[in-house]
Amino acid sequence: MSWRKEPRRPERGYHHGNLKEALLQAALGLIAEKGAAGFTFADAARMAGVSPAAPYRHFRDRDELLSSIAQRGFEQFEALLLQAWDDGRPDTVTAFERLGKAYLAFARNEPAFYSAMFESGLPVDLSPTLQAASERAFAVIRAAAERLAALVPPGMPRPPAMMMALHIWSMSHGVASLFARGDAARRKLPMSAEDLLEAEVLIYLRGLGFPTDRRAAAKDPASEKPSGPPPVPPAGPWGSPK
Amino acid sequence: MSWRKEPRRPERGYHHGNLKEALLQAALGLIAEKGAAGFTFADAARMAGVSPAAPYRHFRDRDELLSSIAQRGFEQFEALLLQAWDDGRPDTVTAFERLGKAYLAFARNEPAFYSAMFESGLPVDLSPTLQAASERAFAVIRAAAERLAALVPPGMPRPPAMMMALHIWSMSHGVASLFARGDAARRKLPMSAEDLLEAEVLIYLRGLGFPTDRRAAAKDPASEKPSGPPPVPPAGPWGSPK
DNA sequence: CAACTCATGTAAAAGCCTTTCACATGAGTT
DNA sequence: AACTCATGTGAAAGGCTTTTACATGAGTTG
Repeated sequence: MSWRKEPRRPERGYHHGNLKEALLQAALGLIAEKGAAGFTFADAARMAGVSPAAPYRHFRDRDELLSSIAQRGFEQFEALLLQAWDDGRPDTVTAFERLGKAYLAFARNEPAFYSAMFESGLPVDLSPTLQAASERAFAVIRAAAERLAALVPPGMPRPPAMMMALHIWSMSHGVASLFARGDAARRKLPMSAEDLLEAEVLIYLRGLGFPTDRRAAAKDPASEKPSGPPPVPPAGPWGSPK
Repeated sequence: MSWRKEPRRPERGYHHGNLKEALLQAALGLIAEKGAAGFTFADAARMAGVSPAAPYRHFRDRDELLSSIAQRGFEQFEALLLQAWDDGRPDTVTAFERLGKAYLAFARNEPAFYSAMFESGLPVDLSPTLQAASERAFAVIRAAAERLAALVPPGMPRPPAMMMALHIWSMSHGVASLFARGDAARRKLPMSAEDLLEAEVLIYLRGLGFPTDRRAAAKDPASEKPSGPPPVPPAGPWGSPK
């Protein structure tokens, strides 16, 4: 049975056709599987079915591939944060909390991107475009903090919006790094990372003077609804005051 | 001039005498210099003046050396935290804040240890003794949180002490990882990482119902001083309410 | 359509790292 | 003095990274 005339399958010839993309995908899979440190350039080439030297036609070196992935990661991250923030709907505080959750969700759902972005040891300023992408993602948090800062109840100390943004970033990053990663590096936790972060942000917001039970986001111009749900007694997410 | 009879200097012969320790020190230096990822077993051997195979008499492999360093790091970390906590003196809140600062100080002053402990990608449970060391360090924060929890003003929601401990840990770790590392991976900041964390912890504590201007840690049985310093107007560390 | 060109792949090789294995050394013990 | 065993050495296998010279063929051009 000689069916050597079967060029139906994309039997890649000398040229791959889309190697750059194939390498990025391969690397993404490898990083997810073995961590940013474990991933090798040669492996990615093998997985794409090319020689070990081929990738050098598309990336200066291994670091540049990693950097490309990190950059894509920041772009997706920014999109996710923007979506979570949803321009502060239904009210600023709620949306702000959603931002933290989104951070966690990203770390959990995209371990490879997260790893390349934050755990690969690449210098942030390796490439200007990488740094820019990173800053655009942070700008989303920054903008949200700006809106939140404007709502800090009168009479309360009002930290700069930038500082509030950094606070949320560090909380989210801390929880994500320590507890929300998919791999074996994460620690055991008596609760979900999401619950942990939610409580942390709620306490923080209360420290800024915000009422932390939902329907009470009264003065927030973003929550101009006809009528709110029935009030519930104030209680933190971890149970009632004992 | 034949002075070949000069065995004065510790002209190490066939046996090194203290290779294990020498390797640990060499590795520590290399990690501080080139990051946990950049450090190589062969380099450490070279630096200790032995063949590349020699280290295998003391460490199963590169990971075990890294793990040993991480373990020492956790031990020093625990000691530092204990000292910062100082059994809650002069008062629980002040001591609690000091704990966060100590976390930062460690990350900044011991980048090699910090790197091995948190950024090397080693699974926490690689060795039981490593995990135990890590848990002992965390136990310090945990114990402090326990004391703090007991002081949460009545009527305020009181999260479990464990959760408060995890909150402080994540804040400290987040700030340290993002902003307080010595190398090029850290981000620019419009303020010091210390100030950032201090403000973050203060707001958090206020969210728990603690008065956040120092001398007001009234009911704290740990602050039984003859008389406190003169009161100052309440203000956050970032300036006065505008 | 033939020739040309240039991006994209390959093969080969240098250099470094990790890890193993058989063997050497010498410190401590008997 | 003989023995033994922990500790080092040298050599080698197998990978990875990166460079260099060369091959291929897709797209362009006359």
